[in-house]
Order: sequence, then C-alpha cells, then structure tokens
Amino acid sequence: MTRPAAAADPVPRADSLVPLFAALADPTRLRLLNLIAGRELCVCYLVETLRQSQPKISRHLAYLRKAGVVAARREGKWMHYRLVRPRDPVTASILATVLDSIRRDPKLQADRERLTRACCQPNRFVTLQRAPQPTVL
Amino acid sequence: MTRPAAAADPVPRADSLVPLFAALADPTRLRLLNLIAGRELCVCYLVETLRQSQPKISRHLAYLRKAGVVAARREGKWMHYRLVRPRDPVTASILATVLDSIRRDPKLQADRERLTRACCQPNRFVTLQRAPQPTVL
DNA sequence: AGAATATATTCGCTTTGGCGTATACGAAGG
DNA sequence: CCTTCGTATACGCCAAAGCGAATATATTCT
Repeated sequence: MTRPAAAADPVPRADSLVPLFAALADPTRLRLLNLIAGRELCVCYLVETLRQSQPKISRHLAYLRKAGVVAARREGKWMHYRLVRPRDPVTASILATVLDSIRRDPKLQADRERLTRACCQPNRFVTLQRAPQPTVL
Repeated sequence: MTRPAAAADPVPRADSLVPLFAALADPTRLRLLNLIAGRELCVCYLVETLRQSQPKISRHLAYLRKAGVVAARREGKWMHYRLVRPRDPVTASILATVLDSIRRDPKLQADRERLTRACCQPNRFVTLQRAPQPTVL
C-alpha cells in the first residue's frame, strides 16, 4: 500500500488542464519555472536574478503553488521552491516540452547565467549576503 | 523559394508561448478544439453540438483565431474553421499532446459523438437545415 | 523583549476575460 | 430592393489577474 486509494487519474480531464495552462500563460512565471527547473531555489535568488520586486515574485510563486506546479519548503527564514513532479503523464509531457523549449530562449539563458553568477558570488549581491545555496536535484 | 524569407523561428521564445497557453486556458475553447481537430467545421455545428449561444461560440473562435490556433474560411454564409498547423515544433508538440489527451475525456468524447449525430442527421436539428457537411482533412 | 531579515499578504487601481443581450455585417433568396 | 440567414462584433456588467505600495507574518539575532 505504498500508493493508497488516492492514486490520481492518469488521464486528466480537459477541465483539469485549464489551471495548468493559466499558470503557464505569463512571462514572469515562465522565467521563474526556467530558473527553478532542476534545482531547489531560495526566493531571494529569484528576486535578484529577475530583478523584479519581491512581492511580485512572491505572488507569482503563490500562483504557481496553487496551480500545483511548484512546492515550497521552509528553512528558517528562507523559502525554497522546487518543481512538483506531475501526477499524470499529460501534464508531465507538456511541462517537459515547455521547459525544454524555453531553455533555448536567449533571454532565459541569460537568466540562468545570471543565476549562476549570483550563486557563485552571493556576497557581491547585497540581498544575498547569507542566502543558502541552491540544491541541485 | 517555396518558403521565402519569412520562415518562422523553429524555436519559439518563451513570450511567444504565452498567447498559446492563454488560448488553451479555457474549457469552452478546449471543447471547440476537440471538435475542430481533424476536420474543417462549420460554426453552426459547433453551436449545435456544444449547446452554447452563438455569440459565445463565435467569440471563443475569434480568440483562437487571434492566437493563431485556428483559421477560418468563408463559403457563402457559412464560416468553416480548421486547425492551423503550427509553424514551430514546440507549439505543434504541445497542441498534439493536448488534443490527444482531451480526446479521452468522457465529456469531450460525448461532444464528438453528438457532433457525429448532428452531421449524419442534420435535418433533425432546426439550426442545421441546410448547413454544409464538415470536410475531413 | 526588541530589532532585523526573508517572505507573504493586503489594498487600491487598472486591465483583461467571459457572459448575455443587442446589434451590425455579409451573402443569398424572394 | 428587402428580407432572411449565418456569423461577427459592440455594449454593459462582473469577476479575475497583474501591478506597486504598504503592511503583516515568521524566524533569527542581540
């Protein structure tokens, strides 16, 4: 009984895809997903990397969380966000396609490079003085 | 020069995916795409099959048209809608995954069955008296 | 306890989206 | 022509989304 009775339907209904598409229909959220993909990341890195206001980032993360696309973990003052592995193969396939596609967008490549720089030299960023390093998954 | 200079970028930018996801983030539009997939279809069949008001159907079709997901062709009084083959493989992959997925939603299966019935016996529906038959692509 | 820090939430505003209703438009038929 | 038919668009309304600014909450540090 590793999987109790609550095994979700592997074939999603059309209506259950609607919140997923709504979550993906925003450029800032795509940028966030691009950065979160592959590692568990602290919010402060997202704020620093995207150079957007902290409430804006936080709101979009909340949106993604409510859509079930990402999950959060608290570690002291810091919140770490990570991708959620989708329950059904359709959602997984769509997400994988999107993430793999946007990786090649030069703008989002620049985002990731900027994140890498922030991770390597967090002390050069005032807002990242004692931020915890991301955890590659 | 069958394909002039305007060959679109095969790798879409993240921002260009946003309108696609916005177009897919609505249950009525998913139902429309489910019916349009595979054939060129007259609006009146969509109105009859989904049992929604004609302006509502027309507005969602206009939304899909502006998003570049469907295209329309006029034949006398009738407008025929069909899927647009996406220019880039990412959009094509996402659309194919979605369409293949929602086919298995019982509710959308019922939609297609209802459409089939309407096509076979158009005279039984007041609104379809002289409607042109769909064209399988 | 109180200050500082990291993040989340609220508020007020503007924009967008979806709906029903009414109306406009284009083509065909009398 | 004038009507009818099929479809599209405009209007008014309401709900939802996105934003900046301000504030709340939770945790740590002193």
